[in-house]
Amino acid sequence: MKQQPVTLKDIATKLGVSVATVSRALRGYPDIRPETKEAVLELAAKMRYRPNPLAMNLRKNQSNIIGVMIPEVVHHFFSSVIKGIMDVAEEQGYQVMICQSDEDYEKERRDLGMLLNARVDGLLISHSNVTSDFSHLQEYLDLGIPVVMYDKVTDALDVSKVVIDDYHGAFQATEHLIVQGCKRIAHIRGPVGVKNAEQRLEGYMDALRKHGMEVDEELIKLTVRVSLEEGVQLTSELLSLPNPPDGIFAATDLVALGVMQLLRESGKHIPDDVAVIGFSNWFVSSVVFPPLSTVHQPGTEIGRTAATMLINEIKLGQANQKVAHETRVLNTRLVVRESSRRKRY
Amino acid sequence: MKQQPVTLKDIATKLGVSVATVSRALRGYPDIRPETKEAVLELAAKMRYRPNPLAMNLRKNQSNIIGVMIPEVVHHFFSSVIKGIMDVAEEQGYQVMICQSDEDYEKERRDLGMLLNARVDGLLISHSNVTSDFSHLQEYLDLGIPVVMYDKVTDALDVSKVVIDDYHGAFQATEHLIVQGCKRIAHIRGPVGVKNAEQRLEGYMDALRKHGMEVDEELIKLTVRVSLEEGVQLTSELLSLPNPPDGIFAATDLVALGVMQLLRESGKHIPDDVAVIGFSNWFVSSVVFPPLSTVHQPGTEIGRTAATMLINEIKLGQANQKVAHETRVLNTRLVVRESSRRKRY
DNA sequence: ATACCTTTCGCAAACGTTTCCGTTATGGTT
DNA sequence: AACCATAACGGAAACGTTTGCGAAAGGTAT
Repeated sequence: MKQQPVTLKDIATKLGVSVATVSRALRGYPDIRPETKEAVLELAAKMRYRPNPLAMNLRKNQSNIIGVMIPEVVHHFFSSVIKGIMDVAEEQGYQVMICQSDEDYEKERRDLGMLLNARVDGLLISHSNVTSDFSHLQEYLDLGIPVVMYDKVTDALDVSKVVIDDYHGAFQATEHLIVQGCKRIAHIRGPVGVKNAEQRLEGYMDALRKHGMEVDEELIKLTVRVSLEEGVQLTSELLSLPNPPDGIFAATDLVALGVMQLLRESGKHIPDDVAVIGFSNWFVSSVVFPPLSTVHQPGTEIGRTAATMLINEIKLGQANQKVAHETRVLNTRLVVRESSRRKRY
Repeated sequence: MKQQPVTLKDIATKLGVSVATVSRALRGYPDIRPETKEAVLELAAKMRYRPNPLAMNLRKNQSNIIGVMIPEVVHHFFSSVIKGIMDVAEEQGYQVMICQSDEDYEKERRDLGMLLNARVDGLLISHSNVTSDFSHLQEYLDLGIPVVMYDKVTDALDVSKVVIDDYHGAFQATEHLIVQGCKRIAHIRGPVGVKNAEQRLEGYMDALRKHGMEVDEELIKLTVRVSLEEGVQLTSELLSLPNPPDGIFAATDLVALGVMQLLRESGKHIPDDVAVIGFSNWFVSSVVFPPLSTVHQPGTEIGRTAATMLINEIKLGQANQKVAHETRVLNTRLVVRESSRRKRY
């Protein structure tokens, strides 16, 4: 019943030539008479010949697969990144193999091993929030497999990276709140040690300083799991301060949603009592009420450039050429919506 | 610089045995003296041997890859499905290769060809909203490659399917609105010809009939792209009716968001003036205000069962056993939130 | 002693390609 | 007539595995 896929040999015997000839004809190599080439191409099409990638790749010692390590798949930002990666991978004839760490270091380690087993030609990785040891990545570098880190990156490794300008995005967000007239601006920050979080904190603080406002430690709250619930909890702590804030910059849209939720329950008006701004520009930010101001993080763009850089390094490596690592910083964009718009013109 | 990966031969020569022996030792086959097996395993571990899947699969004539065709990756429901698929694939030692159609028939067709080239062992597909010709799938069946359809399915093909109980979910949603005291319930439906949409319409109508309410064609609005904008537009049409509805059942949460948006702009109170319920239970439904009632669609579960069924069929096929196709229907669950809760107890 | 069995291993083919190298046939040049 | 260049193709090895078959070695029963 199950018909076997047609191979080069099938075509060769049916045409009375050798497999070598068929291969060359199909690949467009010289040393083939135009008529035979014609005949081969025609028969191949008629027989619906599909080259077996397993055999091709085995022969060429490459898999044409790029591995992708991602913290979570069910996440607006990361799924955007995946889309970007998939788009350029398809353009360039690569397949992608995705693994998610679930923010679990051990799983990240295991999956990286799997990808290594699968003989990926290169790796794109955004490490988990709890990753601090990068020896599992060192294995790739030892084997000469190109690695590009995106979004969550580390200084500990000499590889190419693509990140967004967290510092500048946070700076803009904070400055925007200042311009809107906020006098006491709180920041709910991400985990200690995660570079994005540190950068956003820096941007927040520098914006305050630039405008002659002092940094009040009381107004800086720490989140570890970066969850909506923490947003709720920490906002209630902020509100019970003797001198509560009139503006809140949350490390992420999800946290900002928690902030807004508690503000609403507390009867505070957004943005007049407390202005709110998030970070990421998830889809949900645009449909929530009031619409949430945020900093746009170009997910698809990150995926696209990371994949492009990786494939470039792969090809350079295959050509035995020297690769120079670079770090690309993508721009963020301030998205002002109702949650922070106090001044109407 | 770039060290070559270690092969069976490397181990064999270093141990003074043949590759065959090494292979059998590693695979745990009999006919191997315990001591040699020990030695092989030890050396393999020390040399960090990793079997080359390309060679293995070429030999076995299988890829250990399952293809996944999905309309959109950046979509809460579908990314949940992907997560479910990835989980069981990993458990079972399969790799997944994902393609997205972007609701474009030609791209779906092209990508299915790509997956065929990649020699996938099986296919999971949720077809695009515009797919009506299934000849591209027939190719898979002719080659004996198992196919399992999920979510978006067709009666035209004799394959296994896993869907949710759209009819019952819609029935429950509508009945819920009735119980909450709605007298005129509108339905914003999905595209004609898409099975889920038809089923939800059926459930809606049957619920009305069961409670002695007549089906008013004026209250049934058609959406083609199933977008938020259409939700806005169609709701405004509904409100300008001489006898406007006091309850709206939207085909999807996204549409429901549009409904809520226009209701808010029109100064209507939700749920007292108009109760709203959606379908899908996206994350956003829980954080919007008022929280949106909806019908939970178990995305991860769909992915898990679809993948499990597919891998089962793959293994049966490899063992030359007969496979019986089945259609699994997963239960939905009514999620009642503020957008439809009128009666307080 | 022969015959036979069991254990343990090696040989070699096979999976479908690519590619180096060699071979034939043809035509052209001395 | 002898030689050589070229075009067009075939042979065969190689990529790293798996696996059927056979072989050597040792043991046991006759």
